[in-house]
Parts: sequence; C-alpha cells; structure tokens
Amino acid sequence: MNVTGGEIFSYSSSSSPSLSADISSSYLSLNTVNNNNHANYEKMAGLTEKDSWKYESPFAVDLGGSMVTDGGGDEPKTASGKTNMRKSEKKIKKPKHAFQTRSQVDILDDGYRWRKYGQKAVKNNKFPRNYYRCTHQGCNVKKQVQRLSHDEGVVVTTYEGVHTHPIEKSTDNFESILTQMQIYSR
DNA sequence: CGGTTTTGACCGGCGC
DNA sequence: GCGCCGGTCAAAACCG
Repeated sequence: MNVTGGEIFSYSSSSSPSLSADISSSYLSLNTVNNNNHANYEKMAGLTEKDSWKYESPFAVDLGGSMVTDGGGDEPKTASGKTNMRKSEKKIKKPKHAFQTRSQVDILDDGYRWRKYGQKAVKNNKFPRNYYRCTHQGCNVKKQVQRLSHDEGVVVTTYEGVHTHPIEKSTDNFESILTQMQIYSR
C-alpha cells in the first residue's frame, strides 16, 4: 500500500513535446522502444503495489543533504574482485522522485549525462523500463525511465539520489534552463 | 579508440 | 527450498 502521500511531480511540457529532443541531440541515440515485442500486459495502468514505493519519496528524511555521502563512491570496486558486495550495506533509503511527463520521446534531457545500464520488461506494461546512471565520477545518481502502456504519451522518470556536481551542459538555451528550474523546485 | 548501448546472465529479496 | 521478479553486471557490439 502506499505510504504517506506520494510525491508525484507532474508537469507537462506546456507546448513543445519536442523540447527534450532538441536539447538532447548530443546523445539522443537510444533507439526507442518501439521494436519491443508483445507481452500483452494490459491489466492495470502499470502500477502494482510493489511499484508504488517509487512514487513515494522519503525525502523528508534526508533531502537535507546527509545521504549525499554516497557520492564519495563507497563501492569497493576492486580491479581484481568485481563480484564483491555489489549491494552496499546502506540502510538509509535514498530519496526517489517520480516525474510524469507528456512527451513523445523517451529521452528527457535534464542536463546531466547518463549511461544506460539496463533495460527490463515491465509487468502490465508493454514498454520496457530503462535504467540510467549518472556518468559523473563519484555521482551515483540513478534514474529509470518508463512509459505507460495505455497512454504512450506519458513518460515516467524516476530519479534516485542527488547529484554531487553541477550540471555540465551548456545552459545557453531557455529550454534547458527551464528544465533545471523544474528539477530544482521540489 | 574511448565511451556508450545492447542484452542475456546473474543476484538478492520475497512469497509460497 | 524454489521460483518469480525487479534491478544490476558485464562482455561484446556499436558509434562518432
């Protein structure tokens, strides 16, 4: 069940669905998810109880900044043994924020550079979910992008963690600045 | 060539 | 204990 009211920030790109397409021209090469197979899930809109956690944000806890510590990269990636504890012994939850956006494209550029590290089929949803990680060194911020099956025009982006570095993108255009404002105004 | 995407394997948690 | 499921890894392919 959902705990405490979910923090769902939904804003519509008022007018230009192509907004993100423009900005992200640099690495907009993700070849969409159109070609995905069938897997006819059509029960609910796509949110199961399990998924519900994504839409609640325990940010009251640490948005203050404490959790950012992980940015230091506590992951002991030893060149030799990679299979060491992949799961950090982290007890505190990272803040997660779900954004819902109307957009034709999957790539919503927020000014950061992301590297895709996974893609999985979503239950009750014919579209897969994409997992991205911030490429900045020491920044463990992750995000996952998902599209609603029954409403292909809606893209849900869930951010996890807080960036420990400034945006590196050229902010010389209005759209990107707007995007940043939307992100920071939580 | 170096960074990124692709994609199946793998892993931990959870329910039965 | 087993199998499902969501999330992550990693090697190879890919691309500018």
